[in-house]
Parts: sequence; structure tokens; C-alpha cells
Amino acid sequence: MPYATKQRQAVLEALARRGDRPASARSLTEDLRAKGFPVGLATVYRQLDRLAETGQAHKVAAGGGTLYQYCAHPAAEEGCLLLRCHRCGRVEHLECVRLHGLYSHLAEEHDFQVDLSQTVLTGLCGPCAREEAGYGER
Amino acid sequence: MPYATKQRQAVLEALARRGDRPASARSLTEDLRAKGFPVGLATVYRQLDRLAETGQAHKVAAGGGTLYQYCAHPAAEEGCLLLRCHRCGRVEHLECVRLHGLYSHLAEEHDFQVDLSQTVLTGLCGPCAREEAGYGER
DNA sequence: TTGCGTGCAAAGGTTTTGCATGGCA
DNA sequence: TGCCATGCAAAACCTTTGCACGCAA
Repeated sequence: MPYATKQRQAVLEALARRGDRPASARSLTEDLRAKGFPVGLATVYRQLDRLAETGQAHKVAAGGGTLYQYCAHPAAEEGCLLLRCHRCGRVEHLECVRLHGLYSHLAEEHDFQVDLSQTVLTGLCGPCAREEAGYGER
Repeated sequence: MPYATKQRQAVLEALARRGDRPASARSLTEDLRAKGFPVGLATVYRQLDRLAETGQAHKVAAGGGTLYQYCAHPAAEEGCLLLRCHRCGRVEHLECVRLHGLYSHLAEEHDFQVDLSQTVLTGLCGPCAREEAGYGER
């Protein structure tokens, strides 16, 4: 059973403060130190992994490192699909009945059970898509 | 314009030999060395990245490292969705009209443009799902 | 001949681990 | 009093980069 340490609480709060912007273990450590709460990097890694296991955070592999995204879903029984914008880095949670159709389609027609806790769709969020269009192709 | 070197050819063949099982740069390097073709690790990384750019391979971030999956799609103009089984590690390519509905749904209703070249759905493939069921819960 | 490709080793990151110490229960 | 958690530093990995040399065009 996990102990309720100050560090554990602090890491969760720091992550929650990021809202929909995922954070690396390093940046969270720096955040906490800047707030006058010195914490060891290894501790942050350990707590983040535990948060990921309990569903309070999503662990997403990004190029060159792992990012952690706060997940506020109360029960998390439903599972949620993540949409990550590769331009601004934001991660949206998506819960949409429409998706259930996709999962059952994949299960029935393609013999594959999607595991939502490990899945991230990557692409462009609306605002970024419009900005890119505005500045023309590059 | 890329040169047609022996290493380039060898890396592509080694990757193709893996079929639907993705490989790390290191394991491909070892494969090639075992076949009597000594190649530098850096070269393998460079070639794999190039193959990913040209669509002959998919680059997927897995926990603790990057894996590369051979992609035999002739034109690759359509883009393909990858289904990765987190139990056996296999990666299937999926092309299904049903998915286009999903993309447009996400675009129209959720203001998000999925980038197929960077997306991987993770879950359990049929055979693995049945094996897990067979051995009971764990 | 030209200049991209290769190999090696070093550098740069991220994440994990060992161990003594500290703090929750 | 037990044990889990923490901090620090070292270790373990993965990936990229600099540079001299080799090889395809």
C-alpha cells in the first residue's frame, strides 16, 4: 500500500497544474524546485510511474523521451482516448460514443482489442491546423 | 539523392525479414553482424530514419526505445493505421474504409486531424487475447 | 572527381538502480 | 517498530554527432 508522502502529493499537484499539457519528469522536478520544494528526480520518476499505473496519469512516449499527462477522469472505468497535437504538444481527452463503434468494429472485423490506456492518436489540433494554414505551407 | 549502398540494401532486407515484428536499431545491427555483414550502429540508425521518411518503414515509439516496422505498401499514398499487440509485439497494417469515417468524424466533430503516419493503436491481437483467456486471469 | 555514406568513438539525453537514510503507519 | 519512500550518484541505455576515410555516381 502506497504511503501518503509529501512528494507524492506534490508530484500529483504539479502534474495537475499542467492541465492538458503533458510534462516530462525533468520539467516537473524543476517546477517543484522552483516552488521551493526540492525533490529528487528519481522520486519523480517513481511517483509518475505509479500514477500511471493507478490511472491518474497517462504515460505517452514522445520522441526522445516520455511525457506524462494528468488524467482527471473520476472512475477511469470507461477509459479515454488521447488526442495529441504534435505541433503544440497538447493532449486532449476524448470520450465519444462514436468511438465505441470503432472498437467493436476492430474487435469483430479485425480481431483486435484496442487497449485505450495505451493508445494515443497523434495529429493536428484545430487551432494549430488553422495557424499552419494561415502561414502557408512550409 | 540517396546512394544505393550495400548497407542501405542490407538494412532494408533485414527489416523486411522481420515481417510484422518490429525491430530496434540494435537488434537489426546484430542480425546483420550475425549474417557476416558487419555494419555500424550509427549507419543503421541513419538508414532506418531514411526508410521511415520514405514510407518504407514505420517508426514507432515503444517503451524504452524506438522500433521500426517494415511497410510493404506499394504507394503508401493512402497511409495506413498500425495495430500493435503489446503482448506479442506484432504490428499489423490496417486499411479499412470504415476508418475514413472515424477520421472525418474526428475532424468535423472534434476539430482534430489525425496524422496516420504517427499513429499506432495498441492492444491485444486475436491470438494473444485467446491465449490470455485460455490461461485464465492473472 | 565529387560529395554522400560509413564507422568509430565521444557526447548528450533519459531512465533505472543500489544503498544508506528518513518518514509514514 | 516495520517498511516503504527518498536522495544522491552511478550505471545502463538509447540516440545523435564530429570527423576522417571509403565508395557510388
